[in-house]
Amino acid sequence: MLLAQVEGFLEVARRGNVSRAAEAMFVTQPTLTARLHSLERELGEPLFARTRRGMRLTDAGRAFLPYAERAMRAVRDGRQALTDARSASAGRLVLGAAPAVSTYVLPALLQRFAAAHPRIEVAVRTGHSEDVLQMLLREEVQLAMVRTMRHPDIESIPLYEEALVLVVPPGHPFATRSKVGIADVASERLIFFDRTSSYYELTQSFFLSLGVTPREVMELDNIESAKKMVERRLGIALLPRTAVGGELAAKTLTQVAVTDAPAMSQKIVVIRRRDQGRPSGTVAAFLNLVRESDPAAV
Amino acid sequence: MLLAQVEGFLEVARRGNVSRAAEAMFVTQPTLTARLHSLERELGEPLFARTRRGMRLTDAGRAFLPYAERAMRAVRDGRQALTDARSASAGRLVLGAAPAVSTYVLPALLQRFAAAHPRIEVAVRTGHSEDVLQMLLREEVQLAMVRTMRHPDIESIPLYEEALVLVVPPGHPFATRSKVGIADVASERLIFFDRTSSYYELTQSFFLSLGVTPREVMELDNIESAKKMVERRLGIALLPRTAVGGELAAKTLTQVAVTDAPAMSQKIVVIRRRDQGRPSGTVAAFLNLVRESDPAAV
DNA sequence: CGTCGCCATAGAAAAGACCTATATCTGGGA
DNA sequence: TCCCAGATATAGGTCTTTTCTATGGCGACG
Repeated sequence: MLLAQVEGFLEVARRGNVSRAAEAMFVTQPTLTARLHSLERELGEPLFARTRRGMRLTDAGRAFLPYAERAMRAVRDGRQALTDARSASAGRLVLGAAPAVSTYVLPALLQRFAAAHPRIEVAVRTGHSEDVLQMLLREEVQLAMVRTMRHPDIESIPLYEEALVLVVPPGHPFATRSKVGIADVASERLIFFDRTSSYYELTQSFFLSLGVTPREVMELDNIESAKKMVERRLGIALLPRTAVGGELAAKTLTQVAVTDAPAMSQKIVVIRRRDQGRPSGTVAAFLNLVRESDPAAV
Repeated sequence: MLLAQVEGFLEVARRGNVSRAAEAMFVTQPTLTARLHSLERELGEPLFARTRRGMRLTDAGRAFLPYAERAMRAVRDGRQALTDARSASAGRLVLGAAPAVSTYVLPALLQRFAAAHPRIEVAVRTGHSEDVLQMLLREEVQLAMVRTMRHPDIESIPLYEEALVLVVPPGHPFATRSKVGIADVASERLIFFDRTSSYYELTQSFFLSLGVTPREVMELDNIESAKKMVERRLGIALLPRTAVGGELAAKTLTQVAVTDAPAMSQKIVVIRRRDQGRPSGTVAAFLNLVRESDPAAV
């Protein structure tokens, strides 16, 4: 069955006249007649009663009419959806993100994205980097923003480098010292967050590599709580730079440079299934936005 | 665009494998590959990402998928609707009927019809025969049951002959008389119904043709009220035989034969647009039922 | 390192869609 | 009565498209 046949059926049904309908469809009258005949043959039933005055729908034709319209509409809408997707003017984008990215980096990014593409619907799913990777592999998300990961089926695009910085409450002895050594840090009460997160491993291995055992620690399962603990002078913490921008500006937290320690940081990337071909539509639009931004500059 | 292409797209999307999908669709793999290519060319976008393992949907493909499904479903449902209509197992039937038919004859007919075709939806529109004819010509109804009418664009199928009978209340002097003459009738109080109806004209012309002027008359606009008037001994009436079956059986009215009058009756027919081809589906089913019944035997 | 399982491509044969021109039917005017 | 206007149906030829068989190319898996 050709869509052209269904379309011809609708046009003739509307006009009651093959010749006019043919003209409107830019084909000759015998062509359209043939389309109708072959459609009727395929459906096994006359759809039109031929009269001197033209074509009238039979009961069968009337019964088929709404379905024909529905089918044409579906195809037309499908084409439109593709056009929208191509121009990234509409559609749906499902992102995965690690918690620190989703909370501190994505909001500004999505604000810009939504302004540029108001008809794109965005969904975000959050989880630890490993979990988000699984979502990507199961195609539950189209893109994911996580720390650098290796997997044969994915490709990565660098997003930004996230540094861990030492933050202390204002008035803390460290706050006025020009330089703080790693040994000084280890002797303070330290606040960690989320033992299951990669940040936890990163900071732990950092201390271990220096042969330093951190003093009493407190562990929270999210960054926001960890910041509050530092503000309440319960300890000091190594936190992602992007997560404390607001507090540093408001001076409710103070950043302290650790002089004798290597820079601690991890690379945040956007990952994508390698087998999806070239990015298109909403995905390409988001990647473009990401490339022309500095997401850490929030 | 061919429906076969859309169907192929769906099948491949489901199975992720051209060869299997081709097998399932009883075509060769190159054929199906060609269908996909030509669909992608027409839509201007790759719908699949080709991998070593098979075919995966691209974002564009995913965007198009629901529309493709909708289109196929519409066509499938349309075919089913035609099959249903052909076997008259489902569908819709819109009938027009004159008031006397709709009230006294149709119920029993439709009861049988509904029992035989439970999935057919029936609608009835009522009006005087002339109005119902107009509905038929405007295609607001598919069939109409009215008194015999002539019109070049319709054809008639005899339904039954409806006699007008004289009814009197029980205990009325006529009730016990073996024979009543027309002159006797004219001297009674007569109750007519609905001046705009054909029954009214029929009874009037009947008396006029006999040179008899009926005595005081009372006129109601519906048969049901007329029957009640007779029951309350306000007069006697000539009413359609089919309309008084219940009252005669319940003996709340008595039929009296008029010996010296010609039979008064009109033919009730089913009319149908002549240009609709052979009756099919629900219409044919109803006509069959009508033909094998005696609608007046209610 | 061959073999298997994918999809893509080539080329020929078949199908069929489209066009032009013509046929058929019917109703309405001259 | 004849003929024309206006409707759909049909015929025949051209050309496009679809479909098949056979083969190529590329990874993955033993």
